Amino acid sequence: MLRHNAVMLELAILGFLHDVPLHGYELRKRIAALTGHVKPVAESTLYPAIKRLEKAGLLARRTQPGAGAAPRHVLTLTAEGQAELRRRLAHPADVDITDENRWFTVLAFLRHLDDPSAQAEVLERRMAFLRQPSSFFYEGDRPLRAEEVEDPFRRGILTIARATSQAELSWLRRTLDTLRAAADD
Amino acid sequence: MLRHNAVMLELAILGFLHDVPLHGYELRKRIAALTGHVKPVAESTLYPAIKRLEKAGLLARRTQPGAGAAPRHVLTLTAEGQAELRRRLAHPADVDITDENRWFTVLAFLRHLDDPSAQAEVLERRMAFLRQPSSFFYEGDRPLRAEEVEDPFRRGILTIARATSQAELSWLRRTLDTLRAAADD
DNA sequence: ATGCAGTACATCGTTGCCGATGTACTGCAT
DNA sequence: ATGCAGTACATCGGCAACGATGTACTGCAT
Repeated sequence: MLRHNAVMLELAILGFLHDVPLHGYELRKRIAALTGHVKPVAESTLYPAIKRLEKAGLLARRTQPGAGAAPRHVLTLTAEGQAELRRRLAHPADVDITDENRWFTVLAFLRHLDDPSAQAEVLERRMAFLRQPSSFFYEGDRPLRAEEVEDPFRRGILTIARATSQAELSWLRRTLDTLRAAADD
Repeated sequence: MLRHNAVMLELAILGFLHDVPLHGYELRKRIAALTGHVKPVAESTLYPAIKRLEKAGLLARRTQPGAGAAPRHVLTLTAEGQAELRRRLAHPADVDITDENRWFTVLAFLRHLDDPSAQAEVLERRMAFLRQPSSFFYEGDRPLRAEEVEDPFRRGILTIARATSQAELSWLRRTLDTLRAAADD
């Protein structure tokens, strides 16, 4: 029964550690670079998250002298941690597909899922979501188009959302073509 | 010391009730239409939020017989509630500017801030955020451009983010022009 | 006749979020 | 000499998130 924000933070931790062992402070800087301009992560959220993952056996910790400070706890992904990362990347929750912030986090580490067809499957879920004609504003059950909304701010939402959607769909189509070509080898 | 998600949910409640009194269940459907396709709101989150706002004197409740169900609690914005809505719209927290989900919620109700120059001020904060050259990936301190990233998925993030940014900036410029013209009358 | 879906609200318990605060060390600026 | 910024981690407490569950009524399908 994991909370949703937690899932994404943990995914980022597992994803960064897949490449290279890092200590918490460095991890924090990388997460800040990745998503911090949109939504900063508090230290008091990160360190407990690390502990959770360690307790679950996904991370191992070894202590090193700090560079002019408290000793560092260098974190490494365990074999279970790598397996869990792949599981989470291959089967993200629906919110991770629909919420752009979470989706970007998934994308940032999707390369760790080394099977191209598994990667394609995830992209296809996003594509299916973007294709369904959901709006922000309705008249009864009918979704309103930007042109039908008088409020300029609400109109802006629809205009921006449509532009994003189109840009992303065209990227998805291009990338899926490449992935399918790679899977055919 | 209000939590961030709470802020946005409460803003949506205040915003919807500004137009017309609604009961909780109807409120829930409207919030689901507005943001539910991205991130659904649980009932057990909405009802306590309503209680918080009522306790703070921002909402008044009167009971009506339900349509084939439990009695409805029709909610109305108090004068304080209207003032609070305007305050929150005029001075959103930084996260409400930077996080697209929260930003869209602000936009959805920004018309309730009837002063065009106050509206323009909020849009300008978003513009300033979009203009600063922040990336998701860095080489040292230097933000990487899409072309410099080999990972196709990370490249996608940058491609999509750039397209969104450009679409939104052009909308912001157009809308700010209109608002400034309105403020000059 | 039974049950399922919709309407309408409520509470409980677990868990995560995060600001505040603390500890401890280095190095640079004033 | 004092302090501030950076490095590096930890804990505490209040509060919000939300799944699970309950209550209670209507109406339609099987």
